[in-house]
Amino acid sequence: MDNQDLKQEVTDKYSLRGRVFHRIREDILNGKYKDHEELKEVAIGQELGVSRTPVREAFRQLELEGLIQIIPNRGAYVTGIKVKDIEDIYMIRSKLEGLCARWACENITKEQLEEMEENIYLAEFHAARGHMEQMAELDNRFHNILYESCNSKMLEHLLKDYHQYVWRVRQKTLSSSRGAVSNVEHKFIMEAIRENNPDKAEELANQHMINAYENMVDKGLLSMFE
Amino acid sequence: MDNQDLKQEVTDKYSLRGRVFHRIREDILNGKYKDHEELKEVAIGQELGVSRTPVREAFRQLELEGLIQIIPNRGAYVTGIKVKDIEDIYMIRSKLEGLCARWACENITKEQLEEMEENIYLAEFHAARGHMEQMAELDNRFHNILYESCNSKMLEHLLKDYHQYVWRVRQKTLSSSRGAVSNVEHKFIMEAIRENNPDKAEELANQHMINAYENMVDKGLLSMFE
DNA sequence: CATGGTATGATTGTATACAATTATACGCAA
DNA sequence: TTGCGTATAATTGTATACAATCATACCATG
Repeated sequence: MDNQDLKQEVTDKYSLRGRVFHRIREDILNGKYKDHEELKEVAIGQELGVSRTPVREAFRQLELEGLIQIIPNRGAYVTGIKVKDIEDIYMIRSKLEGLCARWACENITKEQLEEMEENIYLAEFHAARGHMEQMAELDNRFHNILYESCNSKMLEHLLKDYHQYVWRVRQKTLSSSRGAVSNVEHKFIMEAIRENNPDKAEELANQHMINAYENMVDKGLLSMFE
Repeated sequence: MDNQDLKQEVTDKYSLRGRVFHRIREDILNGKYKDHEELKEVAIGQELGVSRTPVREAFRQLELEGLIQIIPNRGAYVTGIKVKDIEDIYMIRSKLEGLCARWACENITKEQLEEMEENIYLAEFHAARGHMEQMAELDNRFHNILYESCNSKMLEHLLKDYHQYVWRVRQKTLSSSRGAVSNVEHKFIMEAIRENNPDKAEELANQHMINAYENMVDKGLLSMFE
């Protein structure tokens, strides 16, 4: 995406308003702005071709999400993900993904179930061939379908936020050999949902997160966040 | 608080920046601005004695919290709490308060435990005398101690947000006869934490939320959010 | 009377100007 | 050299000006 032409893309996914916000957000999550780095309103505004006003508004939102810290009259500083935060998020997600899977049993649509099935089938293909990028994308999509199928805007919103938040870690995780294993777990979760077995679905989704976390710990993938 | 003198209170709890945000937030949660009401930047700015700029920044944050919806080039509209949202939040909180109580077993400090004890003791006093306002305040404080004692900024932040969000409902709930029962449940949770029994603490905190929710349903307290 | 187009006003979106605050650099004295 | 105080620059905080968009009312036309 071209920095200077942000204004032209009003018809795109996000309004210009949300644009600046999502752009800065991405840049933080993707590591362009490092931990503790100071974000200056004019500099970022120039880079995105807008004035300070929308940048400031974006900063306020980013602070609320915990991605930056704003010290009054001083500046905005990137709040890097800490190992402790990742651990916490995975444990929180474990509970919430479980709840989500439970609710999905009752509320998932035929279409969503079919898309899940297709997703898993495709992932088997890419896992066998070591296509890491596609695996990450498919994992992303699987969880988003799950979130959307629980029929709770509250939970969906929350889980999508956390999912985004640990994006950096997740990519690394799937780049390791867990992709195939993870996909098998997806399959079991889907089957439990299809059988309308909420206890089983919850337990499996629960464990899925714990497994993902323990895999990261075992492979030492968290060292880069210290 | 006087509307016109917001600027003078810079030394107070929140900076002026956060002030406007928290003030509008309160006004929504307390029902001053009703569901679907349109919030106009100039009007609110005048009421608070500030210009549109800080108001707009506050709007952005409020939207992220889900308290208002901003339609580009149109306006900001209050998003009232829906019964479904309350149900979802209580179920989500059930899981998370459980996790929080579990973590508290390991991480609570002597001081926090003592404050909990004092809180419960005091609540017995006020419950017996039907002091509803004090009960609400004590309940508020109990949960905040719990959140702070879990040693997870992530979980603490999340639970405090939800706690605030259902403030209106909670007040009504405690105004009914559940205050005393709720306090007994607090006592059991505290004791499980003191005994360092995470499974029991989690289960009790879990059930505490479910009981609170079912009480609301039984008493028909949710009808006012339809 | 219904319909559609246009003008007008209201409101939001963005940029900029000015004020307040903070960080930095420099000079001076101990 | 070190420490302190002041001047200066840089940055944020707020208000306002202007642009863009949307809602409304009015009028013309069928």
